[in-house]
Amino acid sequence: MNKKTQGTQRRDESLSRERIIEAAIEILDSTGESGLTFRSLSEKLATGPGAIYWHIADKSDLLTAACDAIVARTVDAQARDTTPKSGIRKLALGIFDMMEAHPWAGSALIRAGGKMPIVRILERVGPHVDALGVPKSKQWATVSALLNYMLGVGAQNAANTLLARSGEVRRSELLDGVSAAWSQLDPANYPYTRSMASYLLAHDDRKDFLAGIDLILSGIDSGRNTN
Amino acid sequence: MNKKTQGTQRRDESLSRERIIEAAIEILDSTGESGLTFRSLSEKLATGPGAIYWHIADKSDLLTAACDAIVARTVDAQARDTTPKSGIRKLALGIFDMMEAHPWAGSALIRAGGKMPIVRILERVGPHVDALGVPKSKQWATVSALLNYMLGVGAQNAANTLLARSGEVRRSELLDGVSAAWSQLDPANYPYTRSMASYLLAHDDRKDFLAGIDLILSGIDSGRNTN
DNA sequence: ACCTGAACACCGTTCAAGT
DNA sequence: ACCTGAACACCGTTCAAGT
Repeated sequence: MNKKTQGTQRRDESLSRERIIEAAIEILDSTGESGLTFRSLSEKLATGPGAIYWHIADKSDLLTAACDAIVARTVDAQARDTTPKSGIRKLALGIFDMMEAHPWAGSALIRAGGKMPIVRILERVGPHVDALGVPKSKQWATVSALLNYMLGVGAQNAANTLLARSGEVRRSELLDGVSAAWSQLDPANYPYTRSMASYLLAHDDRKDFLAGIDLILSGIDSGRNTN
Repeated sequence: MNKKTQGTQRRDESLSRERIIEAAIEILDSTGESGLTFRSLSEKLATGPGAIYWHIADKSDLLTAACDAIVARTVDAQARDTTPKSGIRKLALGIFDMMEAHPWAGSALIRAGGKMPIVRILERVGPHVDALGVPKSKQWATVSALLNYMLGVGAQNAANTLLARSGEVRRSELLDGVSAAWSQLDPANYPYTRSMASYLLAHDDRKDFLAGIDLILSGIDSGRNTN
């Protein structure tokens, strides 16, 4: 009856930073980082590319904001009542799973500098490290180590899914390919990498990720005694 | 006298993969990752963009090859006669310094997947880890942890120099900016990050990087006993 | 076999003009 | 204040044509 509220192609909600970021996340999740352009985004939002610039500074701002939104969700889903060690382990696994589900978030997180998404993670890791008894003067180095490790894993995962996407191969097939390439390396020059080829096939990403966290955690432990 | 050998604009050496990669490194070092385009590269080589594609598959191939060249130099400069621990520390510092000198290499390394530059590093770290007494079944996870940590630091350094370049600020000023932003965060929601703002100003990148390596190394140590 | 350079199909970003 | 969409200044990559 009411023509005004029927709306054909015209969006009913007005544009907003939140709506833009939400749409960006949908595009990133479905088509990856290369699928997100100001044209694809403005098409999804039924507007022009220029309109987005009223709410978003530039593409880097958009990526950081999209990343921040999912980091916030991940971090808020964490239980607060745990021991420091299990708190760190659970947080790390949460970040890992987040990066697995949203591969673009890994590279976005690394490019975010000291902005909000990093702050959110820092704000969770820090108190756990403090509760572990690490002296204030060493906390920055310790927290950095945990953070850098998580980011390194995430960024490499992101790179791998990117490679897999472009080459029309799945993640597991990509690992198969790397393993095969390694096993064909010159034994004289690359004996170690060759020997790792079979381990690469059998390994469990998530488990190895946690093993790295545990390595750092027990490094923190032994540091406390000799301090 | 001899017009043929005087050569005006015309290059005398013919194009080759090596010459292209060498020129790419020069551009990357002087103008950063965004300065390297097939146009700028072909201009430096006094040829057309299409010519490069006869020797190089695509831009990702070019970046990986450029990265591999400087990783090879770094790794070859390492002394071989050291204890495992100091070997790992020296290698890690070598990689760190390399990434500081060539910020583009950090992101290139991360996007290289399991290709040559990674293999070179693996081939150095692996034997040290083996000599440390880590059982074969745990070596992949251990080597991965070290590698991921190094890549995480490098990629973040790369991102920071990129941010600094685009914003016309130097690296140190960027850190000042982050520190200032952190000290203005809401104390109720971000107390920990706020408290780290001052430490961020005083810290030493290289020292903290090494502290992280040492954390992992002593984690490996304590794992050996409870194994 | 190797090189040339115009052309194609895109990008992020800007900006006069509208409402 | 907010949106439109054409235009600008780029990209990576391809490919017919040359040598």
